[in-house]
Amino acid sequence: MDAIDRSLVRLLDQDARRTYNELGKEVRLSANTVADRVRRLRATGVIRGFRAELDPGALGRGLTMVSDVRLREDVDRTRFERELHQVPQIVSGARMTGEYDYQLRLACVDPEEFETVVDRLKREHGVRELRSRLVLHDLEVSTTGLLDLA
Amino acid sequence: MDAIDRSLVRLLDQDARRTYNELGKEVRLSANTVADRVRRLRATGVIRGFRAELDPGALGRGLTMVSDVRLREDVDRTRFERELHQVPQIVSGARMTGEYDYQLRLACVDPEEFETVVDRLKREHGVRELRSRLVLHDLEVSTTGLLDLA
DNA sequence: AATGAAAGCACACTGGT
DNA sequence: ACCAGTGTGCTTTCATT
Repeated sequence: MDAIDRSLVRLLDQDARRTYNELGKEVRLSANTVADRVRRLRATGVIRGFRAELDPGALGRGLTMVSDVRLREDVDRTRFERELHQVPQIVSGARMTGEYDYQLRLACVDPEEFETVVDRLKREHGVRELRSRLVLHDLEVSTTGLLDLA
Repeated sequence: MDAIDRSLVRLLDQDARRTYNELGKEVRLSANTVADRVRRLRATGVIRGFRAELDPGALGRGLTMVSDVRLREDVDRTRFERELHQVPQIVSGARMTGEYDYQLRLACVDPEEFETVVDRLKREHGVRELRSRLVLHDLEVSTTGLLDLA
């Protein structure tokens, strides 16, 4: 994980479809050396994968909510986590310390849809309490800043 | 945005570096046509970009915190949002409704580093109050579930 | 770890249905 | 909206340092 690797990660974070050749020009290395390095970055887990970033807004889902969630005492966390795949409005989630058990992020078309998701979570998936707020906008922050410290 | 486009988005969400040829085989279309469709999906904003996904843990940052933040009355939000790029531990953030103004996600190597970030946010960037909790683990949820509804 | 050569593919165009 | 052909450029493997 030297300075060149950091450059490569930064470049691939901006555009994951850049060719090895193109990357090679930027870092002044041959394409196949770059390919080797990128493979190594994947193998060591620094790069988890290359993914398309979607815009929920362009899919008609302009309302995103963040909900802290507390489960009923009797529900199994593993099962809860598995079941969340069944709720397509959930775009991310994490188990947390503190007052609540989980925090979920939901992309909805309108308040009415959010309401049905809330009801569903309570009725079908064992959530006892739910504290939600609206996301006004996301900040443009890159996870690539971490490389400045490594 | 038909069923084929949805398949393409799903495939690119799994691996953004798949070739048009490969994608074409999956959806039974020529590479050419696939390239056209993908270009259109980018142009219409459904696909915002192709990014490398990093693992903070593999970079030595195994402690991730979520902090709700309230700003002092006198600080300009635009300036605050711009300044956050200067804090590399911040990996995402959003302005929110409710009790707090922003929610930030921070990737740190240990509690001590988190402490210095907290102090910095208060001293240099106008945060008045801060309520934090630890992320135990992230859920494996794909934003691609949204396509099931579109 | 990095390089160059060469074979095999993928990509962007153009043009055509 | 889709496909085929073409020229160019990319990726990969292997041998070499």
